[in-house]
Amino acid sequence: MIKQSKVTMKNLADELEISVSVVSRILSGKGAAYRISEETQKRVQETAAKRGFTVNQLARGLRLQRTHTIGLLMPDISNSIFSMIARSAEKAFRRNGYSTILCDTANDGEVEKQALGLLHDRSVDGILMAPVGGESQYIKAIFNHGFPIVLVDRFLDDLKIPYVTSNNYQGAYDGVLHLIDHGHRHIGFLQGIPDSKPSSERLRGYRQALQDHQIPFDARMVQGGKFEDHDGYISAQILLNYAERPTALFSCSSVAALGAMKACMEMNLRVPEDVSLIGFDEYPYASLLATPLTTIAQQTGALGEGASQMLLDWLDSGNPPESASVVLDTELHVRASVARVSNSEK
Amino acid sequence: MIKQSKVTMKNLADELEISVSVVSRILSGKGAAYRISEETQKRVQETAAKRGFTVNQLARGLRLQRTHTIGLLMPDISNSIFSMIARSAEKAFRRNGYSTILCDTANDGEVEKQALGLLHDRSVDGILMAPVGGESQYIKAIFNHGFPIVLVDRFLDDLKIPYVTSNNYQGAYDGVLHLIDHGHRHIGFLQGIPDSKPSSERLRGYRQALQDHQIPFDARMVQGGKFEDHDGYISAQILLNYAERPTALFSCSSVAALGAMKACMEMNLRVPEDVSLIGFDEYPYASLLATPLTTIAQQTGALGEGASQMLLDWLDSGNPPESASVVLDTELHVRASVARVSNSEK
DNA sequence: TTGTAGGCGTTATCAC
DNA sequence: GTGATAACGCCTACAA
Repeated sequence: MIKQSKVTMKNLADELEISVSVVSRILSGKGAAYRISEETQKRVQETAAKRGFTVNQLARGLRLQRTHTIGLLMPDISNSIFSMIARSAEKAFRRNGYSTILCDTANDGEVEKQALGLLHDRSVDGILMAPVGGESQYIKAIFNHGFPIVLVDRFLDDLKIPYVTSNNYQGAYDGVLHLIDHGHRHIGFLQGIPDSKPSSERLRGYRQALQDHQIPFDARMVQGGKFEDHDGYISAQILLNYAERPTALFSCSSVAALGAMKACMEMNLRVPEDVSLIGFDEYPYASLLATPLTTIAQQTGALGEGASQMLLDWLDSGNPPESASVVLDTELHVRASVARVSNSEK
Repeated sequence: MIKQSKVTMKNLADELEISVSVVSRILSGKGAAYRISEETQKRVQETAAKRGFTVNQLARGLRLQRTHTIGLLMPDISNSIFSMIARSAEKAFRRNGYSTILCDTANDGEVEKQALGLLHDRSVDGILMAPVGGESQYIKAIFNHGFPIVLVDRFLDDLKIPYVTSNNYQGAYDGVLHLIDHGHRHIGFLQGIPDSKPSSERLRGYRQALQDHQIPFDARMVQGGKFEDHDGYISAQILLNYAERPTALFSCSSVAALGAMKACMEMNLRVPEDVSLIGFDEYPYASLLATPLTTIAQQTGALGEGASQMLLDWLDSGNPPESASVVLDTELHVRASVARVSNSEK
């Protein structure tokens, strides 16, 4: 068999001795609309199939100014919460005919900025992202241009950019309350990226819970700055070396809580007898740990699905979502890492 | 400021009253080669910057027949081994000017097939993938067309498709040997997807280790069929309910091992006193488990980096890699989930 | 040193 | 019912 040249519409048209327009119309499902004869339709479809024709999405995108491509920006896809989000988003996109361009920003604002530019150059139709943190002029500019963008997990303050996230404030409040109910008054706080909403909102919940129980806030009790296990490990060491050692640690991520657990182990502190521990994010194997970890579970699946659906609706309808935000409840999963504070401690 | 129309090369050319070709040449760094006057170069670059021009990669790709896009197919990105691979591959690609189109095939051959077609339609320059399993005519066809494709973790038998993987046979052999050395002779095997190389090679290592120690192979001892935790959970229940209960379980993935651990817990079997357990893949928090899990660690980072580099080299040079395969060593991490078999058991 | 024109593969518009 | 033709934005042989 002779090596076929690439099969294009022009190609098929020549072979069938008809014009490209007809081929295009038939192959993009508009045969009926143009009342093209049954016969030609059949002929075209058959040879297209035989030759293994598929449309060139590049050319199509260029012509239509619509690529059916979505940019997905995640701060760290090795973190299970983001890999879950990525998984469900990519699936939803694909099912709706969109391809996903992935960028892992590694929690780096500079990378995020570049990635945003890159996605623009590739003419994506929309963007789903968990921003690195704080303020981003770029993101706002994109949104202000009317470009479809929705945020997931993390979001930004002052604009109406649609987002789906968890009720971080309430979740943290509940968790800290759980600790307070167990008699803890010295509670360390392992924060995530400080100017990210999840971290700042959780801190707000922490402070409110303290205040509601007449426990003074001590800035020294707030440590760390990433949602990573090693960060939790280091921060826990700092906190647990204080002369007045905290009796409990509240962590903004489950992986940081695991890091803290490791620190405790190395410092010969028992969890929960010596230190109680609680972590945001569910952790699938929490119950298999030496001390099963009490967690504040997010609805991970709903985060990814909700956000991607919001974006798809936007792309579909051409209009941004009515209600710009969805906030999902969290759930406290009580396991064994929180104990009543012993009497020997104040 | 008046709303600008989209800024294109033509656009800039009109504004500067020069031709598009000059603009194109300058903006694609060929100013010097064409000996374009310093002045025009400067003028063009400045207004391009001022207007925020960036090239339309769609048009560029269409013209150049090269998109600087790579397809990344992963069977399950929520599995940490694949999210690690995805992370390092995406990073390597981006650093080299390539964007990554992600497809999570969910271990489904049908999805894989569709995804492959989709990537073709999008004119990706190359593909990095961990195939779902067994035989795939599509993958072979792609490779036989000379299209740049490299496999990672999982690979295929009979063709010279380049791949990077771990020494699954040796790793499994080492692990089973470790069990045998501790007196185990009834060893259950929790397999992954049976016709995937990692699973079949690990099974081969298991069988060889048994044979080398005069332990008869019993097909009933092989259970399961996915690399997932629930699959390990179910399979462990089956194995541990045998009249002649295995004294040890070898799992083809660490998550399946965790599932098995959960099954043990629910059946009131202690690990390792009643059942020894070993899992392929490192698990970052293995040491924090109630019973720290003994594992066979893969060089996860090297897998992703090696494979993506191999593909990048191919794209760069235009030629497939000299040596079609890289096989990385594994390492046995002895923790506490394997015990000497007690005398009461045969 | 700069400009012109054709084409990458598709689709929409208008004409027949 | 079908066919030319232009255009999407870019690059490059060929001309000047």
